[in-house]
Amino acid sequence: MCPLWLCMSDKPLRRRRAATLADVGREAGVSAMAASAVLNGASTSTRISEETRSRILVAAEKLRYRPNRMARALVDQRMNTLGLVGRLGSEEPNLYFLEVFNGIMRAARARGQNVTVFDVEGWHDARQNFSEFCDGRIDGLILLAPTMNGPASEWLPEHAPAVTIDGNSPIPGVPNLRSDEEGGAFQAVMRLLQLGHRHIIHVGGPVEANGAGLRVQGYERALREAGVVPSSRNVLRGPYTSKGGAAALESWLQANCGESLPHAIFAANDAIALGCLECLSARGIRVPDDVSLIGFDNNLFARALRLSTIAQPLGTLGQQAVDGLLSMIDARLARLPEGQPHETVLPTELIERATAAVVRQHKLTIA
Amino acid sequence: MCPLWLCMSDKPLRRRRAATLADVGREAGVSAMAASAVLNGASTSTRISEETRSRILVAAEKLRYRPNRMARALVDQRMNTLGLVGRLGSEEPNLYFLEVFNGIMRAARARGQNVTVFDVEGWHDARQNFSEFCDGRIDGLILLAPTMNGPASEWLPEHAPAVTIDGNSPIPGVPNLRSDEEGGAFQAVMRLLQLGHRHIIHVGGPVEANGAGLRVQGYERALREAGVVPSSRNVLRGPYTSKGGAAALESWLQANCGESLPHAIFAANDAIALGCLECLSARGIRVPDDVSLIGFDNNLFARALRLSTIAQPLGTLGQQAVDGLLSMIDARLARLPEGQPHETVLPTELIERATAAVVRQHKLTIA
DNA sequence: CTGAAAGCGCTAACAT
DNA sequence: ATGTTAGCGCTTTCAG
Repeated sequence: MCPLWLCMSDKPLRRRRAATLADVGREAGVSAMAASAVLNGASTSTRISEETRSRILVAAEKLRYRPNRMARALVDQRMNTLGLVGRLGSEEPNLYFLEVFNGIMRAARARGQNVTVFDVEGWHDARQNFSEFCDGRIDGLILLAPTMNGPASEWLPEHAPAVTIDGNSPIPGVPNLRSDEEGGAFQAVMRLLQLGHRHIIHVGGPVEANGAGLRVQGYERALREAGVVPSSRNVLRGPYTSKGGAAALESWLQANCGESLPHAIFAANDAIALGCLECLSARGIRVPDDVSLIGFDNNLFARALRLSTIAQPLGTLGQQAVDGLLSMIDARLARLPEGQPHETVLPTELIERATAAVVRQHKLTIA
Repeated sequence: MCPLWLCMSDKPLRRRRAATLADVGREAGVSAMAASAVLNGASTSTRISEETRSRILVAAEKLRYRPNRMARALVDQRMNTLGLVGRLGSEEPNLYFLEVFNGIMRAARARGQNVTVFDVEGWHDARQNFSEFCDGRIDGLILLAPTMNGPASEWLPEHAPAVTIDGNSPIPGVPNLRSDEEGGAFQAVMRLLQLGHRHIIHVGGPVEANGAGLRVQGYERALREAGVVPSSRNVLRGPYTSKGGAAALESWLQANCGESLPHAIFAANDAIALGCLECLSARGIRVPDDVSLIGFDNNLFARALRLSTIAQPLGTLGQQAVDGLLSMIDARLARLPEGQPHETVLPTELIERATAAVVRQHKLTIA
């Protein structure tokens, strides 16, 4: 019986260094450059004779040679790795992250890139981390739903190309990708209006969130186009969570006790919609028989609960971010011209499921 | 109006190379080593005078010097980056991945490590990718729910430390972390038995999945301990998805039409449980009034739908994987001794919510 | 066709 | 207290 540390020092347990080009060259009786030319297709015009080539191949196989990417990166200043910065941890698991991430991974793999993830606690504190992120290990950065302000030059290293997805406020020179939130909200409310609803309230997202503001605007535009005057009393704002949605709706209902129940609710995202669903069902109000409900995001819940909602092309957002970032990197471009805010807006889609129906005919007041 | 490519070649748009130690040294009028000693705390015993030190600091600030991690990694053979290999994309968004990932990211950040994610299509095809993953860019690998067979030496580079989470079959020398699936299943079924249920069916996972087999075993052990003889006719196996669960249950119900409805269902995971829920509600069978249901995983859905379930400590699994892997890396250890399968089993927890209740008193047959 | 030399940015050891 | 030299593993000139 040997103590653990002794076992650990046994031969097969210790880490052996990986074979290098020099090792392969030595084994094959040629120089390291010849091996490099054969094994890593170095752009040397020099051709290697068939005979040496196969000797090198055999030696490499025998030594299980694998190129060292670090060394190569040092030479050609390219890691073929993209950095993704986002807030992973939150109260509720971040489904939004998961879907965008999926699109990013798919596109990255298709283009031979790896992705390393930087999880930040909060965006403001993250400012000082950026130069650390851009220390050569990645070729460019995708910022996922950042809420940074101030010019990029203050916190983004000058040599680091970057794109944002759902950036909260425009960052000069950094292209942004987002979906058409105003248009999506418009679609949703338009549909409710078509179904005969007039008294539509909006359980919105946080006031700090730019996108939440756009959804409010879309809501109001649809109302106005249908000849309904929007009232700020019908717009509630709160966090993008189910708890937040439930709380916001509940306190609004309490404040408006005795008045007539709204015909429909447009929720700023699916989490909020879920909260509304819980709040309503706790009060015995049926969806969509008594009130209709449309959410935003088309996340996992929306699909499972058959929630009518607006789909954002989250995967596509991620994929286009990768493509855009790579074209900047390939053009060795750290910033886009600052002329106009360079923004790409992707269309949303109305997904009709089971929570939006024709307006109720019966009278209902808030209990 | 200049064409785009011309704009692109403008001064502020081109990527400037980041300043190096040599640049800083030149600016400060000292050697690069002095700069290294001051800025990156190189372990040189040499002390720098206060005066040069501040000159260097000033120069670094002016040039916005940032150490290049690639170069340093080349020297000390350490990237401080962990690789995570898993199947991200599947039919349904991978909540399991998300939670483990969260634990991994948290632990990694606490220990100053980065994480790069390698998304594989399928584990079998991934075999040839491993040597590419271990090309120096990461110090060790976490394999998430791999279904590899054969000794690690065949596909894992000899110098690469690795751990698995929920490995399907033991890999000699590679430590595995998992939760107590047999015990969790036992807990769930035991609770159903305590509630008076006798006729309990199990909608299980795929036969290829080792963990699904363990859940069946726990189910059967609980039954036997309560004096109920398990019948293979009460165990259905299918994919770990809601569709799969719904389909499996539905066809079982059709096959057993006219017989008495089971008292309770133990589902092998929450997705399956969700499928069961859908199947039952489509048939007008109420949960838990008519049949009780317990799932497994405690995922987002379970929490939202108030599903009684078994919680796996997914975040902890990820965190412990990071810790274990780092201790192997720090010990410069690529494999653990092959004596006994090195496995860490974490306890599960029964989460009681709204889908498991006392057994029904009324008679019910399958329609 | 192949080898030698230089250098990517950094650090360790050894000079001054 | 500071500079010099060498080398991590690889690639690209440039000579043979």
